[in-house]
Amino acid sequence: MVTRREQILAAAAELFARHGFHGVGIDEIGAAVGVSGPALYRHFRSKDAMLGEMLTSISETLLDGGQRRRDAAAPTDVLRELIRFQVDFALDNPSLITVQERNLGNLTDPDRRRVRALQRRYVEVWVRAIRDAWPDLDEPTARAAAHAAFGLINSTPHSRHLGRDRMATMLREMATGALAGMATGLPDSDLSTAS
Amino acid sequence: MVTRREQILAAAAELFARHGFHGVGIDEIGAAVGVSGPALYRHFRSKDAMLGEMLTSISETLLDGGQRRRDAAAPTDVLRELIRFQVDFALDNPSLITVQERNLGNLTDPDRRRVRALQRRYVEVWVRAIRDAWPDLDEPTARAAAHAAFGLINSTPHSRHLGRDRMATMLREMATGALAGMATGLPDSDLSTAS
DNA sequence: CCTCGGGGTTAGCGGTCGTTAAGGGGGTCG
DNA sequence: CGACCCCCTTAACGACCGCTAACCCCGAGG
Repeated sequence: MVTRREQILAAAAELFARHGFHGVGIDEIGAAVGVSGPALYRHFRSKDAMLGEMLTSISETLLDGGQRRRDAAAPTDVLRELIRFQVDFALDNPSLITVQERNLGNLTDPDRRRVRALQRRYVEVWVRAIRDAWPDLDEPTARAAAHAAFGLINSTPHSRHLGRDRMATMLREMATGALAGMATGLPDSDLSTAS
Repeated sequence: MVTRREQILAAAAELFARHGFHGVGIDEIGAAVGVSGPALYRHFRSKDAMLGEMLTSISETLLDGGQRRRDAAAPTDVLRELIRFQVDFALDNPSLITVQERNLGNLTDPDRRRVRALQRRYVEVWVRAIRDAWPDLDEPTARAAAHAAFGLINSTPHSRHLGRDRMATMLREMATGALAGMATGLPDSDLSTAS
């Protein structure tokens, strides 16, 4: 069963993704779920609270999924599984990904702190996995690499076109290649060693 | 010499990047350059026109730089040069990159058409270079790969920390690795062939 | 010296937005 | 049958925002 709250959050996510938080009015969100305007205040304390709950739940989902997969995978498979997880999430929830990337700055201060903390912990899961795969990599580089990998994988809302499976495969290959390229310090490498 | 217009655009870009187009008021932009509020209308027709000119000039800069480098490089070096160009631009203009990624949807319809057209041509430069490097790659895949590479490289505003040169090197390695990983179809590869 | 135009000021208008107020309709349970 | 509660409605308020109006300062050119 899908509660009214979830229905509203899904509609709001799509609108926020397309027009930005301040570019969407309460009335438009209401209209998107078939009610109009102030009815939303029966379900949320404020518009800020909608964004807060949206971003918090995304961050919790990512952190939880990341930890779960890390714990379930063989040590050599952790990074592979994290990549697969992030790719699947991004492809299945493009508007959530977009909102999380663009609208962190529109959160209330306490909400932003909460979300930031969750994000940091999720990034830490990645950093650990990266450094386990390449032990002589320093931590700041690993963190920057994790952010770059997110940028790659989360670029998916700006593409479409390719079809979910081909896209997933391609993103996994590119993320894998990106991390390998960084870790092995591609001299300036094989852009012409074609197949 | 830096004109008033450019000064205003730079300040506006930083504010738009941080708070989103609708999250920034005319008065704040004015305050950021030391004048207050409606003074900006001596230099721009409207707030929309600021964003329009900002995004148009970014797109023109990228397209022009991309074409220039393509024409100047040896065929086998084109992709390498494009990567280097995009990395440098992203690292040197983080707020412009952020605005271009987040605020395309806030443009006027004619402005958006203009910007979209320029962006499409820039992407085409990349697509051509990618397919020259791996001739048996189909065009949609190459285009999706280009977008993913942009996502990777443009993630730089969300990182910082690492220092411009290390960051540039790392992003080039990752972008190179990502494209190579896609083109050669990494089976599910060497995440453990450490250095 | 006077003019004049570029670039600035403050005041205010019209519209929009988030939010609250006030009220109503329809299931469910005692 | 009646009380209640959940969910919705429309009306309205206060704040804010983009933009215009009206006015001013000042440096350069005849």
